[in-house]
Amino acid sequence: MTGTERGPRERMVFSAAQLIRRDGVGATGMRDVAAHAGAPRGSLQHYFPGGKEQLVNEAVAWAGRYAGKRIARFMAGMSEPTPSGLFAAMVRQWTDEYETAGFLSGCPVAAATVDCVSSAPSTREAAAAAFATWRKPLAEALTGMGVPAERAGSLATLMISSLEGAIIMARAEGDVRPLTTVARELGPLLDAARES
Amino acid sequence: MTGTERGPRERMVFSAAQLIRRDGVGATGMRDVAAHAGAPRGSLQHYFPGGKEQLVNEAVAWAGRYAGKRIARFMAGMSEPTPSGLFAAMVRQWTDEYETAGFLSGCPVAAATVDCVSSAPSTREAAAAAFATWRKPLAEALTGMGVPAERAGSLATLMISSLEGAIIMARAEGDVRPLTTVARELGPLLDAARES
DNA sequence: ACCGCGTTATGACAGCCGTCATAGTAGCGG
DNA sequence: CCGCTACTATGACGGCTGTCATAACGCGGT
Repeated sequence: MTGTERGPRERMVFSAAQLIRRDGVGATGMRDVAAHAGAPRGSLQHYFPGGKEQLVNEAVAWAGRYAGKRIARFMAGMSEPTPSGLFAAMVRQWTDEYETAGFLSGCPVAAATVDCVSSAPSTREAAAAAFATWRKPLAEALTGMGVPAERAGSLATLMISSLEGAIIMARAEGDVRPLTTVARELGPLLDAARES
Repeated sequence: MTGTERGPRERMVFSAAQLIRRDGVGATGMRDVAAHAGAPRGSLQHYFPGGKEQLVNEAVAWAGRYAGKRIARFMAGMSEPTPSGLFAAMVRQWTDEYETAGFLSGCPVAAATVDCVSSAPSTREAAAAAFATWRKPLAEALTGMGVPAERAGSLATLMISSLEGAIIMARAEGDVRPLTTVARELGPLLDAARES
């Protein structure tokens, strides 16, 4: 979650994602986003003429790109990459945050999905696209580690689903145990999918 | 989701759960709940002096009890119960709803978690309790099918996490595929956990 | 008849929301 | 200096929110 100093527009998108993943879409106000980004309120309607919906959609898209890029970073950080190791790294990112910063925030894509799917079609599409840009590099990483192509997509879906659900349970319980449990139980299954 | 005709209080809790799982907590108003339940608006402050927070918490608790009871029903509906069959039944409940009624609604416990964890401590506790009353009978069902006790709890967490995550992905994509994928990929792992 | 109590009815309140309208500033090419 | 464009500033608007105050209703008990 590097907050590199870009233009005010990008900062607002980033701040929106931060606030959405903590408070949900409904409880995140436009004024809050501008304040959190240190940006003038008047810039909101200038950069996002589509209103809150556009801002939320861009925040969701940003989160999807971020998650996708992390996959490559996790792969690069492992000397001998394995599917279970990759999933453990994905999970560890969340346990690290929760142990250092508390269980304040979840996944912005999940938050937007829960809050907007049945009211804002464009946000639903943005969420679907975000999951796609997350799953694609994940599935490619799996195939690169020897997982058959027709299986990689399914396992990527399983990994993301389990992670998202474990994030929710961990926040509810105020404990990282669901996250570590999911990583431990799923590890062998993922590694066994490789054809060696 | 049987709407048995009980008293107005129970109807309001039920309606709250329905609206929350569709629109999220923030977008669900008290007036909406009363209208949806066909209950007088004045009854809200009478039955729920704790305000919206109490209503949300009771809706979450109701959902937890409902999910827990469903486990026994799924078990009773299978001639030869297996862990994979139980999970498939849990998933099928959602695919059936989505294919007949559309992807309008998700899990109310997940919605409350996403929307309230970082703002309402009591709702966080209610969500944790709901997950507990869901996981407990699930773990017991697993042990009853031959899964070692120390493993059953972990697998129950894995099953709920995967299901919750798959629900979110399915709603985002407008497709039941994440749900069916998770059931298919997780089935063998669950059955293999039995000591026969 | 009257009381008491659980329930309902209704209107008002302050507060926040997203959005819009309008005006203002800065910078730059001409 | 002008004019243009990009961006900022500010206040107002209607609408909705959760909550409260107040009063009325229905009805069994005595």
